[in-house]
Amino acid sequence: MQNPIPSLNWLRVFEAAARMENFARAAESLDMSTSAVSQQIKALEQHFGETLFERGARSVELTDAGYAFLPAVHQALRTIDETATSLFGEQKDHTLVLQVVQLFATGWLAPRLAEFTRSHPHIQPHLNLVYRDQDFQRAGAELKILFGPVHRSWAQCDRLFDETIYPVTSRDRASTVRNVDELIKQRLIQISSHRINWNQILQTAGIESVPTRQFCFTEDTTTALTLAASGYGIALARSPTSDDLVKKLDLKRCVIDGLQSSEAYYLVYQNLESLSPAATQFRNWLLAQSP
Amino acid sequence: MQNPIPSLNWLRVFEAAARMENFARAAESLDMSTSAVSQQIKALEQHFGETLFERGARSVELTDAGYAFLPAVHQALRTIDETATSLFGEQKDHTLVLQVVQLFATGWLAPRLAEFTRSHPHIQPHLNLVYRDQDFQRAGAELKILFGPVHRSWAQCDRLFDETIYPVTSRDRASTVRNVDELIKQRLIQISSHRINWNQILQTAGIESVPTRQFCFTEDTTTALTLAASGYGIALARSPTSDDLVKKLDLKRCVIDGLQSSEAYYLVYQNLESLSPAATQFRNWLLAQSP
DNA sequence: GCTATGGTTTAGTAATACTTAATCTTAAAA
DNA sequence: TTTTAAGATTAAGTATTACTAAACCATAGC
Repeated sequence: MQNPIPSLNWLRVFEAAARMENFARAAESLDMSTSAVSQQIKALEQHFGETLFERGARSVELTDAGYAFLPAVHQALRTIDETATSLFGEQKDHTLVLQVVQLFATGWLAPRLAEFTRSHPHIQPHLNLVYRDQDFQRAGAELKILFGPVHRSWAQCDRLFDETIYPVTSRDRASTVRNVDELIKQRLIQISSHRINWNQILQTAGIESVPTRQFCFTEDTTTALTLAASGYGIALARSPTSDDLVKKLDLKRCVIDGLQSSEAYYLVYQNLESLSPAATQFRNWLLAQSP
Repeated sequence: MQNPIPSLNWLRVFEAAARMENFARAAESLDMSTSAVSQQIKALEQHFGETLFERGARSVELTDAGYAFLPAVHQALRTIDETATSLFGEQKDHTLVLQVVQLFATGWLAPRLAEFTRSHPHIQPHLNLVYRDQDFQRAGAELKILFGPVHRSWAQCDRLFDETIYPVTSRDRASTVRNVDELIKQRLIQISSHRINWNQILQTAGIESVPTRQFCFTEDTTTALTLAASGYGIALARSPTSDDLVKKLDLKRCVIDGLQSSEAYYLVYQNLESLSPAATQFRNWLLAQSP
């Protein structure tokens, strides 16, 4: 099935018809004739080679296949409609699009966003997650929360949080790893895309290089910490963004002093004057949160 | 914006064009002309009254609005395509549609489904959640996991788990509630849709009636337990399905003996012989899990 | 046995999507 | 600098698809 569905418009009709289990009412709600609904459903069925409705004399009923298909279609259309409405509809001025690096969004922003929404109920935030810094080169959003150092392409920015990096591992292993010599015998979990990494950490402790086979590479902090929690090795935690995760996974800090990273999270924007009211309110709130 | 998007087919084009930021390549991938892509995008933009692409001489670039819109569209189309493919595509025989009551799905099945998939990697399960028993009247799925007692409309079924119900509350409150007299002074959190409820529980302890104002009504077990955890009152936990939640919320059992509910979870199907291979394998696995 | 309701079919029409060809703009090559 | 090629747009004509109206069919309820 190269292209799973030739015409997405069929789905609008299917969704309404399936939800109501009644072609006539579905037709009415879509402002078209019953006949059209019948034809579109038939087209969909023919394309799938599967009956979606069991036809009675003057009633239709979903088949198992139809019933199984409905939730996904319903959810997808809802997503599209709601996003379109909030981005392009009447209340688009109350929509605030944020582009946020994944760890900051899940580790810091998400738990506090409810608080922001409580005090600004009319602003509807859209969180667009980004997983790698490169994704930020192009267009994006009025406000972005990025991970520093400051880049020349950033027009204006506010420093939000400094980030402290420190090694963590499972509770039992942490008690045995008491100094750097012990540490470098362990498997070190490295995150490929990070600028600050084991090499920098170890340098501050006077270690110049570690054999590559010591390292294990992963893509993101969540995976790295989960690996560490399962006793696989030592990972680097990032405070404050991974604090909750560290606590939840019951990870313990290794004795070696954490290093004050030269990096930080920044709020980046084009220029302060041209920010929308919603964006300004969010910025004020955010700055009030940072220490 | 009554109907947010007149033609969903525009979105196919938008998604490809936005993802590649190149109309020509998008056109190629969709097997149509560049001109068509250009026109469809224009139609979408006109409808929204918003520019989605910034036009260069021989290049296009997403605007902030376009960039904000892309993830939702991308995700929605993915959902639709993947669902359609797995339900109606070549490998539909390896798809297993399950219809499961919400609490069982999240409290018992989800944590164990990985194990099933590990031993049956070719079977792709679809979990359709259901929130109220009434939703089960009609069509649904080859296999359903329902909450008993056995209903006459069930053709065939296997008893999976008995359910034990017992009162729980926050740790500090549990220590003070040591007998039934104390218990009925507390606020009792009731779940509207459940057949087995406080009235039955209290009857076994010899209490005939409790003033209605004692009760607080909610819709589902998760909400009820969360309320209890916050010190709001006493809720009814259901073992084994809410075990994880009880532990996570640090809820404690009240001293009154739990009652062995007359209800249980059942696996329901039309008839054993006509089950698909995937369904049979799932049934075998499931029965092996139940005590 | 009517009657009204709901779905289907068919045929014709309206809407729209798509293609081709001409045009424009500019980055890169000559 | 001119040439070339790539990529986007526009306009006009054509093909496709979607929709409606009207006739038709089956049955639940009176």
